[in-house]
Amino acid sequence: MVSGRDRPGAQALPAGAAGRNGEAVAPTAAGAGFDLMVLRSMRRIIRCVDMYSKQLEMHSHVTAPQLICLLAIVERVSISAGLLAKEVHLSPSTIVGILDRLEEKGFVARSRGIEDRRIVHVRATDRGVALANSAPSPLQQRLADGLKRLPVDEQARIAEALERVVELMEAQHIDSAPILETGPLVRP
Amino acid sequence: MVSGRDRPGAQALPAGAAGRNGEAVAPTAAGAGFDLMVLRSMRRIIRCVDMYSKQLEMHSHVTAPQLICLLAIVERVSISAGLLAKEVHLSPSTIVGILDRLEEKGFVARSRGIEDRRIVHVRATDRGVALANSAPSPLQQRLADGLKRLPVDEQARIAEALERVVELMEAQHIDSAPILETGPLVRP
DNA sequence: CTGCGATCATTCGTACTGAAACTTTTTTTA
DNA sequence: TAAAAAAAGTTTCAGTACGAATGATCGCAG
Repeated sequence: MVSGRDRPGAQALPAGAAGRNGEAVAPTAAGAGFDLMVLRSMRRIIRCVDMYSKQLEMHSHVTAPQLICLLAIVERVSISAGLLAKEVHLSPSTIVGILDRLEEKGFVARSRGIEDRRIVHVRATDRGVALANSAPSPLQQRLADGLKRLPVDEQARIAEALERVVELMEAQHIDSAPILETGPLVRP
Repeated sequence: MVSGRDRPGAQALPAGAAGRNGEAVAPTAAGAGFDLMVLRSMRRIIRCVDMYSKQLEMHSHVTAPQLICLLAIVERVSISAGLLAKEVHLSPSTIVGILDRLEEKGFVARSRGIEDRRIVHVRATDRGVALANSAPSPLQQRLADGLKRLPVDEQARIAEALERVVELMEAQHIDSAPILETGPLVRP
């Protein structure tokens, strides 16, 4: 059961692995186990994504999440809010806020379904379509560029590694198993 | 920092992978370029991290960002707010909020510097130290476990790929070059 | 036809996130 | 030394994100 904080030494480690390993782990920044490295990387990535989103907003008047949604909408011409949520992997309640702002700025329009009045159909306006066609990639242009400059097999490796991580993370909460029974709080 | 590895291994890539140069926008989930795949993966990762954070909060009364900060504080015994921000890669304004909540719950204490009164020193309380020692990994336990179960070279590949992405993303906004001059807004 | 449960969107509350503006304090400059 | 600049933390503001609770609507059983 892994009691909480045993983390460090455990991880067998990266012996022959690519480079960085030798030293003994300390969950710190420096030479941690792969899991900690992955965590650090992910948080920095999150931060970058967020910062880029704000720059994007300055420039294009839409944030990255908004643009992602807009692209998904344009692509499908018309889509229900709930389906959109699934499509972009956000919760319905998050979608509402994004749609509110997108609508407020005149990029999309909502309309209640006629047949089934529960569902809300979302369409992009002309302005919305125009923006979708002209806005930069919702991903860092620079990351996209940087990525493109790498050898293709390196690109593939990166994409694959990320999907692997997603797999690992999503697998878990599908079989919504015991999430945290591993580490009791405040020391027994 | 780089890390020179060079592994052939090319894996199956998306069909006409050629990258998203040609087409205007939004290739869908399916056969998108690597950059889009990367983006999709990242957003799903972000979502998982967030969801885990909420479960962590239910269980341990701290969120992932809070725990990450707490761990960084405990490790250094005492640290200034600004340094902490750098350490965990968050902006100072974000740190303030996290510290507020951590302090409110009695896990850390802030005190103005005597020598230099601009500086705020943050220390963990006994409770904070106890929590840091008993809380589960700030990373999904399950991701950590899943990761551990993979072959070591796979782990290395994943960790490295992520660092590669971080490199690409952070490199950019250091030379804070033109962020978005690539795509003009709303159609000229 | 009535009512009950399921479904869809929304609202509400909380947390995280960073930029910009501001306050206080220290350091540098004139 | 007085004024200006720089530094540290905080506040303010807008956006993202989710779960829980609501409100509306649909579908189906009785």
